[in-house]
Amino acid sequence: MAIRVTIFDDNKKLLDSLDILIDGSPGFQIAGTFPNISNLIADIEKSQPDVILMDIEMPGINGIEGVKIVKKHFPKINVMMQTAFENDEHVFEAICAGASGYILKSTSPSRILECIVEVYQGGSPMSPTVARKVLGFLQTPKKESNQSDENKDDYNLTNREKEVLSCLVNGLSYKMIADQCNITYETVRSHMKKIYEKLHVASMTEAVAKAINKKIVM
Amino acid sequence: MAIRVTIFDDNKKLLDSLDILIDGSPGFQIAGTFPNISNLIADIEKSQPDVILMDIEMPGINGIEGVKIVKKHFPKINVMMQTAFENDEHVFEAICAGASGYILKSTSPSRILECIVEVYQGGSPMSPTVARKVLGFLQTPKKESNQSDENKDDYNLTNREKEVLSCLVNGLSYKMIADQCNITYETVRSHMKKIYEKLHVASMTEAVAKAINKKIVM
DNA sequence: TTTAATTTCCCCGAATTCGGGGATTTACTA
DNA sequence: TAGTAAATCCCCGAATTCGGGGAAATTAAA
Repeated sequence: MAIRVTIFDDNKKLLDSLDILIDGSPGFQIAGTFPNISNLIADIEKSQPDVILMDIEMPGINGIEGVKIVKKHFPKINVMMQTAFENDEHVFEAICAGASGYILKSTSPSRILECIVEVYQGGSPMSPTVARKVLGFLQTPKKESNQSDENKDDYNLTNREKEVLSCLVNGLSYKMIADQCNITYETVRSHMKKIYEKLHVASMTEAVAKAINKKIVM
Repeated sequence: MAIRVTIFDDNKKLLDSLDILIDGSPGFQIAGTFPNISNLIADIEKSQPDVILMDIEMPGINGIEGVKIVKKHFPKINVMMQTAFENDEHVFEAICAGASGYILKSTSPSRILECIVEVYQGGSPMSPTVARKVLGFLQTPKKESNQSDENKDDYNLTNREKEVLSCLVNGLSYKMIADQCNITYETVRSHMKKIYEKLHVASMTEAVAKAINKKIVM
């Protein structure tokens, strides 16, 4: 008896390749594929899946809402989330919403099939990074005294680097930062390179997002 | 540079086979093996491990206490728990104590090596069954928050625009966003222009900062 | 005192973003 | 049915950022 899988994903390319992968593997069967969850309940009733693969980032109603609806109407069906990013809140929300697994889109085809089986059997496959975040949610309410340790983890940015990063978060360009800090454009670039290195990022947007989310600057 | 692994396990047979497995695999190195944790701190200082494998069921001081001590004195070292049974309380306690991974003793040798790497890289490998239990801990405290009302101020962004903005916050370039959303580079640009107009900004960094601070995207 | 880290400045070429146009299709609505 | 909003795609030129180099002065630490 094959495991019936229904997929919700707005990325047509990915949807197609998953379709081929799953439907072409013995023991698996595609019950349905849908580019959005506008008709979620009807789609599920029609396709009768054992396992649902759901993209998190979807236009219109997103995957998080999707899981909530699924678990409300079909509590028995296990839903595995697929995402392009390991966004903290997404992970947390998806799990609270009732997701049973959480894998990245970059997961290898063979691993995806494994994960489907695991979910079907009542397990919860997660990428190790996601798993670490999940553990983090459980571990955080424990500690309060080691705030100094966390705040100390400001990625070892120097004062000047933090200043530059702060300017960046406020929307300034390199040229404007140079003006603001009374240094040359090239010096700003030097600092930026160091900041990228220390934050493990490669663009202004990533740096800004990390600076805000990790509360490196305020 | 090999990953240095130190093992604490009272089962001598298992300890030996793990020793042979790990020390005999390229990229791994046994830093030390100990049948109990009576001299935990000294043992760790002596062996200087990157990763610790710790059995939960040990005579005397058990593995849970062991993790607590390790994380208190060596917060940087990641500890992976090994257990014969998937006992609910053990899982929960170990995680709260600060364990970074939780695998069964029945795990295959190749998978054990994988898990060690994952833990070393900051991930949290767990058996699917353990993972499901962990999710259970998070799913039970269902909280009804009224955050949705505040987030209504989404600057009249369309779904597509929010999607693009979300990608931006995750550090994607125009090209990557185009790929992700299955649209062309030029369409991304069109959306970006609209986003800038609606958010009253003029650069990626400003858009990202506003998106995060105003909670336009999750 | 020698090393290491910080802060400063410069160049080049490639890649990316920005501003300001224009255009088409679809879908909803007045 | 005409009009509007959304989503899609295209071009040009200017401005900006990125990666990978190098280098010098100051300061802190070993």
